Amino acid sequence: MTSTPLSSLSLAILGLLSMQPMSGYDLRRIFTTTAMGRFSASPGAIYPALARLEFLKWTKPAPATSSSLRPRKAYMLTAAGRTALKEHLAEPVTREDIIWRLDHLLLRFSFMGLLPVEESRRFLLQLADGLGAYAHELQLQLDAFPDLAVPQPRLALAHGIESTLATARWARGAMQSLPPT
Amino acid sequence: MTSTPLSSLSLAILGLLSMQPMSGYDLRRIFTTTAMGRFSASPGAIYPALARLEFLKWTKPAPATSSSLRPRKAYMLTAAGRTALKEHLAEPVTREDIIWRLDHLLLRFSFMGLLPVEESRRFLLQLADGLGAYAHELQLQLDAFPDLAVPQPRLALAHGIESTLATARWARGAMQSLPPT
DNA sequence: TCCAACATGTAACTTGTTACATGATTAC
DNA sequence: GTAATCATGTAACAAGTTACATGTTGGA
Repeated sequence: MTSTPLSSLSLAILGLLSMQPMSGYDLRRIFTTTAMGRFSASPGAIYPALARLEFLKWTKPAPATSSSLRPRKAYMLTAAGRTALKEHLAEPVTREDIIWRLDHLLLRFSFMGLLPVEESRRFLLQLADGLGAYAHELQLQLDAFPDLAVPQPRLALAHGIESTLATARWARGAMQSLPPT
Repeated sequence: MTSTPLSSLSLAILGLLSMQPMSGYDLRRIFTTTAMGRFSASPGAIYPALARLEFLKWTKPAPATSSSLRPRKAYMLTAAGRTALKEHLAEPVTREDIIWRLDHLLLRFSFMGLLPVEESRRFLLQLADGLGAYAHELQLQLDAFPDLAVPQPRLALAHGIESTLATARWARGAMQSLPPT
């Protein structure tokens, strides 16, 4: 069984719900006021995503805490949801992830407290290696780059390399700061 | 008149066509084999995008160079297309761009050889300043970050800061390497 | 001749966007 | 009471994805 690919928004929602039950409005507030705000906050995205997760039986309504006429609809993870989240977090880091979905990888990492710390270490190692290999490829491309009349394309490519290396450095530093096993 | 927001794919196509006429297949080849590959290569994206650009009268079919039964459909920019591209490139760098569409900004920069070099300098200055301000905001968030039982969220936030600063450094370095006015 | 690679395109679907609608709650 | 804000949700649209369809061309 191949797992349904998880959008960044769904992953962010699952991860936040794994910490405590929340309503759609709570989630929106987090997305608009914190650094998690990289991940969309429009109601037209959040409420359908919550509905999809409930349909998958990965979330369920949390018991109402207030008894107003229209109680806030908070959701919590089901056991299946928690399992699906952990399985997604534990997936190997692919080259495609590194090139196309680095943001998603970082989001995954931010929730990896749910897994044993060795998983985080393994993840960071795969990430650092993959980033290093990718930076090397980009460097080869830069070396072979035709010398155009304008400097901007080379500079843009150089940014790709520097940014990739910066993330690789971060990954190695983060490994050091994880608690030892 | 507010300009139609330009998707990264449309921008990449316009920029490449500004250098030489190309067919959809040529574009796909560039996207799949070079570092520009960050910008989608599926035929289901490229051909509709080419059709949209032609509908806008920003591109037109280039004169056929071979006279086979089914000549490759190459496109070239129209004067209006070139103007639209230059106007898009010259737009100010917004905070939203920096947070949400950094890739798109770098793509814009890579085509800025079309404009006087002062525009590139202005762009890089705005970018470096905006990135610095954003990194500062993230640092404040990190300082105020609740001390959780797990280190991953703080580390992920730290990545955001380091990556932002790395790009700011690149922008300042790139400014130095532009030819003087 | 026939098969692989070239080249363009379409259909169904996914998931996001903005703008709007609607009702509940709270502050004044 | 009423206006602002809280909170959930929908509709129309945008632009990507994968998978498929179709015809062309060149080489063994």
